[in-house]
Amino acid sequence: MSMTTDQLPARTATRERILAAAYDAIVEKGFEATSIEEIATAVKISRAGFFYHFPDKNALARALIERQIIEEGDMLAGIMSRAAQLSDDPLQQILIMMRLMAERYVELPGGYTGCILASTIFQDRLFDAEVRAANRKANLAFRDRFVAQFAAIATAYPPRDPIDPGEMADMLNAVITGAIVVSRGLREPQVLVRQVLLARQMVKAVFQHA
Amino acid sequence: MSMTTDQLPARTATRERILAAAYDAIVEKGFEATSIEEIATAVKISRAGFFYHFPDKNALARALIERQIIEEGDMLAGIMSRAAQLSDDPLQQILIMMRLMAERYVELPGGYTGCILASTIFQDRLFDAEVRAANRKANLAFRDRFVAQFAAIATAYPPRDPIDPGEMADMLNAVITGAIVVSRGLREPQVLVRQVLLARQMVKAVFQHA
DNA sequence: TGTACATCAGTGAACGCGCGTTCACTGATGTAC
DNA sequence: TGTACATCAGTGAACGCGCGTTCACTGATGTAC
Repeated sequence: MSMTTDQLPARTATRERILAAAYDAIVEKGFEATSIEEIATAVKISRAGFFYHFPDKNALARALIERQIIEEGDMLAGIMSRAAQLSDDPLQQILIMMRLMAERYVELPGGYTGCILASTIFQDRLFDAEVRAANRKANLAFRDRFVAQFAAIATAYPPRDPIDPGEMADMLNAVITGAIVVSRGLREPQVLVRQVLLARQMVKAVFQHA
Repeated sequence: MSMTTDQLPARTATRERILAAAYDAIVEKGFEATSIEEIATAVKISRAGFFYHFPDKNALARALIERQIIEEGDMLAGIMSRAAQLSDDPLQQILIMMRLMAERYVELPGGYTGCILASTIFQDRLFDAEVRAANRKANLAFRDRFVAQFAAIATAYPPRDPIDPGEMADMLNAVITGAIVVSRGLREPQVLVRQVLLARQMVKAVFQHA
């Protein structure tokens, strides 16, 4: 029993359409600069109709971030389990994962997923403590998974200079985020994909020296 | 003859104080979320007084970005010439520069310079074509300088796998930008410094294999 | 050295517009009996 | 099967507040003669 949009109850379907429209607009222009009027128009309801689905504008931001956290977690888990299928070696797994990520970004031309959203929203607003905490927690979960991975790699392939697995994990996070921003600034979408592949090459060089 | 603030003509001095106050507020909260009222209060003038110095709010953003571009260019040129003094070897020069950058970020605790500003402003607004162009040009100038550097390094130290100097240059840009965002998201300021040093280590590993 | 005028660096009050939010109301669908 | 009522998914108009911007005016400083 597949759940396509038009089979959902009207309430849920409209809510999803609001989230999708808001996402697109906010990624492009920022949270403050995106008006409810604009979102409502995109979804073909009235401004007041929006407030049937969300108590206020902050609730929209909250819903978007929470949704984002889940989607990215799922995506990552998918890539991780796929890599685990394809190889038992922890270094090979990371290299596979990074290639899979790069491929994902090729498929999204103009390509940025959602971390741009989080940064956009966080910059605009001094947010609810709970949302910040949720985001932080998601980031730390990301880090933990990769810390274990890099620790395993470092054991199997001791690097020439000692390397902190936590820093390596943050590097993955940072390189993707930074590449997204640079991509937009330079208006060169391909930068993101290439940076992921370059980071991959560097991981390889660090652990596969000799 | 040093130029401290109180020796400047009143007009220039106030303008500088406006820029400084605006910078701080915008870095923290974003451009839209920072009101003129707030900036004026920080500078102890009235809201109308602000408009004596800037024709409108966009002009403020323009001035901030232009100033930022110049400051970063100067900083970079300083670090580059210092590195050139300390070594003739292009790889050593990069390694020195990256260490100098890391040290700079240690000195700014909470540490982010200005690229956060550019990204903040660009996200909020679909800006004047001229400002965008100026920013893009500055970024490309940055890239060009480092492309030459990495090309020289690749000749002297051929990497195991071929490497595009342009991508290496973008990596420097991306790693710094990304580390800033991640630092803020995780609320761990030290991430920035560590990422610069980690990137340095990776550059080393890529070119000094074997 | 004193007077007249101009410019500088603002002030205080008002304007107007957009935007988030509210509220009374409504047609369509679901449910009870 | 028809009627009565409730809930759902909204609408349209209005409110109010903040914020960018304008405008007439002002005291202090600079300049001409």
